[in-house]
Amino acid sequence: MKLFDKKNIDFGMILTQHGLSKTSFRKILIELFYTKKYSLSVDEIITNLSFPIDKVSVYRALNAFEKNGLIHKVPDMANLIRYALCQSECSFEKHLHNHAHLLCSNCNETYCINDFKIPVVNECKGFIIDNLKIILEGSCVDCQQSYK
Amino acid sequence: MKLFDKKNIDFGMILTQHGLSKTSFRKILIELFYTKKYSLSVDEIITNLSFPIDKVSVYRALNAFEKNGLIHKVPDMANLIRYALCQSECSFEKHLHNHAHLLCSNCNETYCINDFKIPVVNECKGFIIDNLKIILEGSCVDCQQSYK
DNA sequence: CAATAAACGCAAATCAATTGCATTTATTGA
DNA sequence: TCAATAAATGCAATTGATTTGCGTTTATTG
Ligand SMILES: [Mn+2]
Ligand SMILES: [Mn+2]
Ligand SMILES: [Zn+2]
Ligand SMILES: [Zn+2]
Repeated sequence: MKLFDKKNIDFGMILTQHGLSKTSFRKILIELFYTKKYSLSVDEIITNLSFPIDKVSVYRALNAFEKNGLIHKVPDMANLIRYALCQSECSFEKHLHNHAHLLCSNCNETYCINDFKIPVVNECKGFIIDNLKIILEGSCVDCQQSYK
Repeated sequence: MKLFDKKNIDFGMILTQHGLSKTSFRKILIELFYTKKYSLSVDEIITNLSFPIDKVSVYRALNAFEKNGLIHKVPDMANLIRYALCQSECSFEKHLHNHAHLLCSNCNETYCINDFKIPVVNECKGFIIDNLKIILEGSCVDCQQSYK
């Protein structure tokens, strides 16, 4: 569970720091990412909002957030896209993701893991490697419970 | 380059061994996977054929091949699906892929690598892991050449 | 506060992939 | 080998996620 005190976080400031304009929807969207523990799909975002929002606006906001280094994409089991908060200092210029992801093959929930030891590879068969995508598929704790 | 003598490979037999019926198109399709070095997209498959084929038939054949352990999916940079020959002894019952993939971020070519040391993980934060997907993104040799 | 730029909502378009159905081809067993 | 049965194919239509165009609304700037 991600513990934080909303009073201590200025979501408008976070948007500004990432070069994003502060609209009421965007402030609520970034707050939603801080409130929810893990990744979100477009449909989950809409479900979690207390007001109607056009799906297109969600897509455009997510694309802007991603371009400016606030969130990053994670694929689910069906190769559909989910989004998760960037954990390190990402920005428009530098978008680094040196962490792996847990993906529950049952509920599609995604968990960013920072303490997974990522193998260091720079070269393989002449191929120059500049990014590793590591997805660990399995069962999340909740889904293990419900199988008992 | 994958070297093999077509005379020595009975593609019909390969289909039979995987529980797939032998149609003229399927024999050519499996031969194409053996001929081409790496992964193929649906469009690349159609381009490489000397006769017209309905895209739907390609999709259906690929789905059948995948279900029966002859090929497996690999995502490209845009999360579109490419297909590559299974390297180990896959079948309908057991579909194991303990290898990583190189993915060229320029040309989307995919290379299966069997000698990449995959970290062993069984558990992480209560999550039960039963499959690792490792994609090494970078530049293939051909694309490095064309940038010079 | 006015001028400018960006975001939003709605409708339509795009694009990969799937589905239904009639027809053709493959498999099977007498 | 041949008819009966099952599976694959072609074509048209559909699905579903995502994107685009455009007029309107909201935010930013000075
Ligand atoms: Mn992450
Ligand atoms: Mn492979
Ligand atoms: Zn789960
Ligand atoms: Zn390349």
